[in-house]
Amino acid sequence: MIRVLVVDDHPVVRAGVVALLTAAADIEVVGEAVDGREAVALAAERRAEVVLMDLRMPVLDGVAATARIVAGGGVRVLVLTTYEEDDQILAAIEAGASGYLLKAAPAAEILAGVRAVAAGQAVLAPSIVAQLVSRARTEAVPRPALTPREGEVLALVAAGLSNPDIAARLFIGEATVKTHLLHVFEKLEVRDRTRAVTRAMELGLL
Amino acid sequence: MIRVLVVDDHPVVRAGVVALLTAAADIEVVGEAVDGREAVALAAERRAEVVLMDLRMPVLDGVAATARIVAGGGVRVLVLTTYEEDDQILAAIEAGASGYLLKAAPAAEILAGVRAVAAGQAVLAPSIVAQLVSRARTEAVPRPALTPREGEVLALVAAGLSNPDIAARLFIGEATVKTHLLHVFEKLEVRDRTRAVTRAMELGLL
DNA sequence: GGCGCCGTCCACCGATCGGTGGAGGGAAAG
DNA sequence: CTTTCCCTCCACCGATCGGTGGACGGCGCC
Repeated sequence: MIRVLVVDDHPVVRAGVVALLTAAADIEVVGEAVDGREAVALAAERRAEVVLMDLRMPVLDGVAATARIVAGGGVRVLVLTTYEEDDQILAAIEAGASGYLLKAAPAAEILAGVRAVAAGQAVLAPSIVAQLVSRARTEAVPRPALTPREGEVLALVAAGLSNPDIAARLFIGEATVKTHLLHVFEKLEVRDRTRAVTRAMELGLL
Repeated sequence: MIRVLVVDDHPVVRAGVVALLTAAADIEVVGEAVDGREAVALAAERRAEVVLMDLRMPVLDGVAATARIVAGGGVRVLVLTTYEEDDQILAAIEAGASGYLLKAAPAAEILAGVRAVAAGQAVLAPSIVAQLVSRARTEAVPRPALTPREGEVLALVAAGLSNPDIAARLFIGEATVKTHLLHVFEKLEVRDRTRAVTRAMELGLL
């Protein structure tokens, strides 16, 4: 049985979620909280495994409550929110939430989400992953095509290896390393290895 | 029934995964592929909903295959890999994979992962989410304190300027530039300008 | 006032790097 | 089968870089 704590300041929503969860054979609702402060207290008291957390709440909001609960350890938080665009979602993820679900999601999706989080996985809609990813890379549009070997050499350059080091690592001559590098410089339109690395990072090649 | 395509160049692994999946009542294995190219072809031909994809494969690796399959549309890719540290995981996510699982994961976790992905969710272990998040924010890291001047010099190095260039730009001697750089190397614990720049980027100093 | 840090500068060395201008072989594509 | 691309390798050059071991004045702090 997965021990779940439901946190939402809206009684109607809470009732709906609880009904949905108790219908599942492997899930048990061990408590309900109406705000963040109560959530923090109950999460520990009831030994919940998963906390289904609303974000917009009085007293202590979902992000803050998530941070405190996760800091406590052993409990995973799954955000249950109304709007996908809510910018608090990313904040909650950074605060340690294992994922988020939309209240509008089908029942099966919510149940699967709870099970996945209980199993240690993260539950994120592709759109949120996309936001994380897009923050991670600087837009990939016109990327010059490096050959596999060139990319390999460039990666080692980025790791701080010298040409002789790279030659040894790849079992090729230093001359060959330099040739690859010169080709990389051409394609990236740079004049030295350092700029090549920063350029490659800007382009999402590394 | 969730239509799944299993892709792995290792027959033993493939057999294990297939056995695991067919034991589930709601999952159907509609095909097996031994490399990326075959995977791309079969994903479309068998109308798979979820592709369980190994990363290290001959002919066409998992990342490239993922990109093509996702580009085709309608099919979700779930990476099934051996090592958590595999840096190709992030590449696969960026290529459009909906998540990843470890081959060492318990059966229930793998099944839950397939169901979650089929339901449109992403399946990522917290450690991977953490990597994405850490790429997304530049704050809250133990960063070595560079002096203003050192930071200035390092920024120009990152821009691809040579030491003489930097000296001219800052109206100081080349010797001074080198002194600053040596101090930067010390603080970042690196041995050359290139690694210093990548290090500084990792630490959010640039 | 002394101590420590910062920024500036110098001379000199060996190692590495960027760049030239080649060359050959293998694989894929036409 | 020819062309094209990729990977490999060589010799040689000047420029740049990493590193050493100093030096001096200024600033803030105890």
